[in-house]
Amino acid sequence: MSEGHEHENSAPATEAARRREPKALRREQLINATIDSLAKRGYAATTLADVADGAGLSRGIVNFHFASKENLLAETIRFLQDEYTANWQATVKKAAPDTASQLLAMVTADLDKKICTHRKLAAWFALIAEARSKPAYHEMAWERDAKYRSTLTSICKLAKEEGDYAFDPQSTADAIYAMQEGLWLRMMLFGRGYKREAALGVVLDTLCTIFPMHFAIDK
Amino acid sequence: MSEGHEHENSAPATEAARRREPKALRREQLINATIDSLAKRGYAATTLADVADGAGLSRGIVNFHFASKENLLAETIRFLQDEYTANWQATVKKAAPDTASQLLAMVTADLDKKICTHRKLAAWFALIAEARSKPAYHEMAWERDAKYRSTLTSICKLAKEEGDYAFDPQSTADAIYAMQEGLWLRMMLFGRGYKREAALGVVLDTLCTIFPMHFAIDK
DNA sequence: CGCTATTGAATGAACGTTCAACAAACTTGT
DNA sequence: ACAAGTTTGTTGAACGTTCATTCAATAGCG
Repeated sequence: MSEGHEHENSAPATEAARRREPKALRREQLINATIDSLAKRGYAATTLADVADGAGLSRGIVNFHFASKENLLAETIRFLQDEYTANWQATVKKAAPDTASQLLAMVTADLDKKICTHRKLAAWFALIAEARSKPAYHEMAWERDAKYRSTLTSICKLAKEEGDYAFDPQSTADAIYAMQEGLWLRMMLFGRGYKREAALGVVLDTLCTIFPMHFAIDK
Repeated sequence: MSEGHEHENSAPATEAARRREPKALRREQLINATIDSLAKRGYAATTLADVADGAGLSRGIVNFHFASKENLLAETIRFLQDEYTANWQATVKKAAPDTASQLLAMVTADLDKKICTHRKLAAWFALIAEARSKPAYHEMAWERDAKYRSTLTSICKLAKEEGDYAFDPQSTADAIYAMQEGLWLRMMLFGRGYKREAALGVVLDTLCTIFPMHFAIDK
């Protein structure tokens, strides 16, 4: 029964119990199997048979729950994007209200242990690289960025006033966000060679350089 | 004859003349058709029939010149990577030897008009996102990074001494490179919405912020 | 007449989707 | 409470399509 990469779902125990699980749970199970397959095999090599096998279910199951492969992938990208957005917004809300804490919350949220796994990064990049042509995915990726970036820009504007910095706040926000995406890309590509902690170090050092009045160098 | 997205190759004129073209040219022609298809349709939807049609040749042609689809894609990724590396190394060599000019050359080379087209970015990301699992591509991507990053780190070390900066040069180099990759990603995703010039502005502003002794703010 | 490049049809494998059959879980009638 | 009927979830085989690859036939070249 325990093959490969099972998840936090409590085991279904009996066949009867498994069947009673609600529809939403089964969908999430299939989405998780999809993420696994995307991460392990890539977009092109991800087949519905892989997904079904990964979830320990039979061949026709995906079309029953998602109607089509395309729809499954769309739901998967939405799942990842919702998780991402919920995470950084919660982290920012929890943080202290001063500018430095808010900024720190924004950048560390993106490198959170829950979000920033090799598995999810690989799946995310596989999807957006491929989905570029499809308008539906495109919109989702844009939306994901837009919210985060506008918040980041506001904080940079505030920091500029407080610290009397010379930088252009829009450029600075763009640069920080681009840096994060670049670090994700590195972690995705060189999973074993470039860890979350290293990326976090780079980000913190950079904050010290750009916002010296808000962050001190503590080594 | 003139369909879609032809390239800088001078037209072959007659059938006989076309046949006389050397093998290397035909290979490059097919690689260009591959880049076109990757950019337009993505990795998963790129078929050998697309490539052959794009080059205006017949179905079996790719297997004759490249033996297999996988090999064609490997050669395509190598083509892009060679072009990229040659470009920034030439740009750096041409630049003045002072630290500021060298740094400027490194970062502007990556945003060069020749390298930084929507077409090539889209193809590049499609390949590396998918190629993550395949060791051969992986090595190429790593090699591409390694050379650029070590050069960038050296320059950052020099700049630190000259400008008496507080930053960690390794982190700074990592941050700059990550930023560039992030900007590529944006340009790839939002082709029409995020142009080369915008990215260049962000990079220059950031250099002013990080290296105030080397770059002045000129607005 | 070899030799090399090219063509286009044939082949076979892989895959998404459909669907009839089945099983478990609910609902209803008595 | 329980049998009969209905709904819902699941299975696996079958189907049709798409695609990479192979190859015999062809055409230009020295």
